[in-house]
Amino acid sequence: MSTISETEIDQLAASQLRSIDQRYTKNRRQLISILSNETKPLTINQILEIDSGLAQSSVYRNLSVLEEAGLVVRIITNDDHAHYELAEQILDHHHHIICSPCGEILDFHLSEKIEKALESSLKEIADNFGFSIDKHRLDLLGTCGDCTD
Amino acid sequence: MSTISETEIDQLAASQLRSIDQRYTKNRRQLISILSNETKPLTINQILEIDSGLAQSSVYRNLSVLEEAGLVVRIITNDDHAHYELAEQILDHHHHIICSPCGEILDFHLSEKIEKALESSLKEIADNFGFSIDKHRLDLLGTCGDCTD
DNA sequence: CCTATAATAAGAATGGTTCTCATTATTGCA
DNA sequence: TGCAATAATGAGAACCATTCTTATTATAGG
Repeated sequence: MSTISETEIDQLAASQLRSIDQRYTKNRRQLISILSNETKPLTINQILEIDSGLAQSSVYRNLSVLEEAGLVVRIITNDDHAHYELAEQILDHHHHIICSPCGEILDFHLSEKIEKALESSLKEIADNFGFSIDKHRLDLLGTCGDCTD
Repeated sequence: MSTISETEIDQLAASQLRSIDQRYTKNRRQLISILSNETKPLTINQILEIDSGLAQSSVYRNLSVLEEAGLVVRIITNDDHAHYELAEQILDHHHHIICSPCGEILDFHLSEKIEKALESSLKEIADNFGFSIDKHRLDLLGTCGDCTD
């Protein structure tokens, strides 16, 4: 569930895929569509449950193409399965709250004030280390209500 | 490289292993010692390079026992290999700056002011989600000086 | 010292992910 | 519109970090 329309996402996808010499095929459209209709990152298995017509190997390959195009992000936690969601240019910058027992991941936003303070602080730190920053990620690890019961 | 002495780490390790009915064996002492002498998280392979006398399967098993005891933390990034370092009760709370090209991980500290502001903000967010927080983690992803050249 | 129990280590097994390659679809061009 | 040329697909094999199995070795307590 994103702030920009499905049509705009499609245009963005077509354009960014084209720029890395990739086509915006039926399978890739379907992946973008599935991720667009979710509010949380999905595993490969969850994607295959939603559309059992997709081939597992193609889902892996296409998600990785979409990631190269900057349209999708792969999220690694301590869970065995990677999760995928639309990139931040589509979803807005956000962070993840992760339930360690069940592996569920939800999105959350930091207040603008804290986010800005954090970013300028991180910029300074990266400079001290001689790093060029690509991005930062902030995860909250714990136990969700369902797993506590 | 930690703020508390090797002796104190040993005592802590012995005590926390005992509390989960595990022994503080020679192999486990060696792992704690290797990690104590590092300023950055190590992969299993790096540990085996430092002490080639260790058996790979034992290193995996023992690091996982040490993790259960709360003495060691396993760090997962997008890299293929997990990294291990001493837990925060030994090293102090800190975060990681990760070089995506080479996989290297370095530790950094946030200013106390930002850290506190962040923590109280995260506490509030977790409450709203009905989560109980275990911890948070903040990673800075980018490219180190060596990989830029 | 014995005995019971835990730790070790070599190699087998597991499983998420990536790769291979024959088939199918798409694009650009005549 | 048809025809290459090239890219995408999908089924299954391969990969490889990690975990498991099991026979052997070490340890702790009586």
